[in-house]
Amino acid sequence: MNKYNNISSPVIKRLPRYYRFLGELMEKGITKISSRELSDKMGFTASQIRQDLNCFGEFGQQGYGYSVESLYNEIGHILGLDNCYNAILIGAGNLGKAVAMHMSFEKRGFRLIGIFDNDKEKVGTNIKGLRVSDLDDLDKFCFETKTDVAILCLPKTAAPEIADKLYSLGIRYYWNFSHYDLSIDHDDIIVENVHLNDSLMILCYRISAEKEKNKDI
Amino acid sequence: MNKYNNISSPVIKRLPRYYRFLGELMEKGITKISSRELSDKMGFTASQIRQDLNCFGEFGQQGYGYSVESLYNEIGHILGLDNCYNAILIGAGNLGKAVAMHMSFEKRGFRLIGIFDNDKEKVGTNIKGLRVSDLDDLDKFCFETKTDVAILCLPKTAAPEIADKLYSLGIRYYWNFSHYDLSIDHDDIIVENVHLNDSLMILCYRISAEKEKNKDI
DNA sequence: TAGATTGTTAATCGATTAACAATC
DNA sequence: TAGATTGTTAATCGATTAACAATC
Repeated sequence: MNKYNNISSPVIKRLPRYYRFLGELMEKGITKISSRELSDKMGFTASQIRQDLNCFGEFGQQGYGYSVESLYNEIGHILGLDNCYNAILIGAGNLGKAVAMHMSFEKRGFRLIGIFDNDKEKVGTNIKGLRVSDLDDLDKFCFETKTDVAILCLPKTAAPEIADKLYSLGIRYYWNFSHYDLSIDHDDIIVENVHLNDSLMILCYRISAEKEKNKDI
Repeated sequence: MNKYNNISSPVIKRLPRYYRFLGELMEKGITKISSRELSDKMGFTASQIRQDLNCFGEFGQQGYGYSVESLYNEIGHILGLDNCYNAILIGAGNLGKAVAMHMSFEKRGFRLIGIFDNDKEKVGTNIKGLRVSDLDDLDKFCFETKTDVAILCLPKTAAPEIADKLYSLGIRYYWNFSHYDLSIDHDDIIVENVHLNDSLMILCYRISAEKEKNKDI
């Protein structure tokens, strides 16, 4: 896997998209595809697709194209989806609940093994077969069970304190839905942010910019 | 606002981050900041910050820096947050509910004016003061009320049909949480995607890649 | 005025696209 | 074999960084 080193961020961000499209092609029963055909469907250039894939190896066959199924599996393997990282969810509010219910963690290399909240009313309830635990029991849980990833679905105000606690418990990987910037405090962690507010603001910008453009015409 | 034309995508994506950080500085009572100080806090280079801001105008004062509050307001205005675009939510499942409850639409240039679901059990329930309507009443609603944006929180399978309907009703702006690629069918729409699955896979990749790297040492 | 910091131009870096030889 | 399409190198394009004159 040495070859996966130093892959640029734009390439990495395109990988899930390839994976998604190849999955759809498989569902449609398509077994073979050329970079040109993929290009038409996905909106990347054929050149870029070939460049991207060649970061990881030679998956195609000259004069033929790519086997959809084997490329799908290769990309899944590159993404590490055949792993099973233990994840805990912090915050069982609307968002946390939605994330727990909505995501197929197993298909994405994870397993949800615990849900925590500090709201005593939520403690004891069940979400997707998991009992919501009291946040006070987090230390005990992490000592007993190896936890790789923390999913943060909590308010910004609560984030710094809990982030510190999680770090002290040895957790280094985060899926962060809170608006707190985790990487401020520690630089040896890996954080994937889902900033819904940012996304909504970008939509607002695009709408506003387009409306202004039309005004000019 | 002509000057806001043709701003590159990387710049646009950084704008919400500036906005967020400036908001925090304001809360801390900081009134003045230099590009250098912002650079230290945000992890962008000072040069990039100055370049970014100069896409939109001259907000600083040479020898002094930037006024936090006026820069915050300027960026809010650039983003169009002082607008009030009418938005409807399609899909009142866990995710839709979380989005409705969790987001401060008003602060982000939007107003949530309707929630729709095809599940008769959900119809009539209340989310954030809004009654969940039957999806069959969508046409009527859109004829009566100007709707700018549709927020899609529905399963991939239902997406194509509903996307078609929304398009035929004249809706051109979408905040898309579904795994369906809206821009396939129409190229005159603006879509901001939130692909939670993609985000989770990217996290999986980063964890896997780092674990491999450590193995080598 | 002197020091600081912007706005802006020029240089560098990296990512995307084009081209083509290798080869199935 | 001839046609097609990859893998890969070279050219282009765009974004980031560095430098510095303008100026508060």
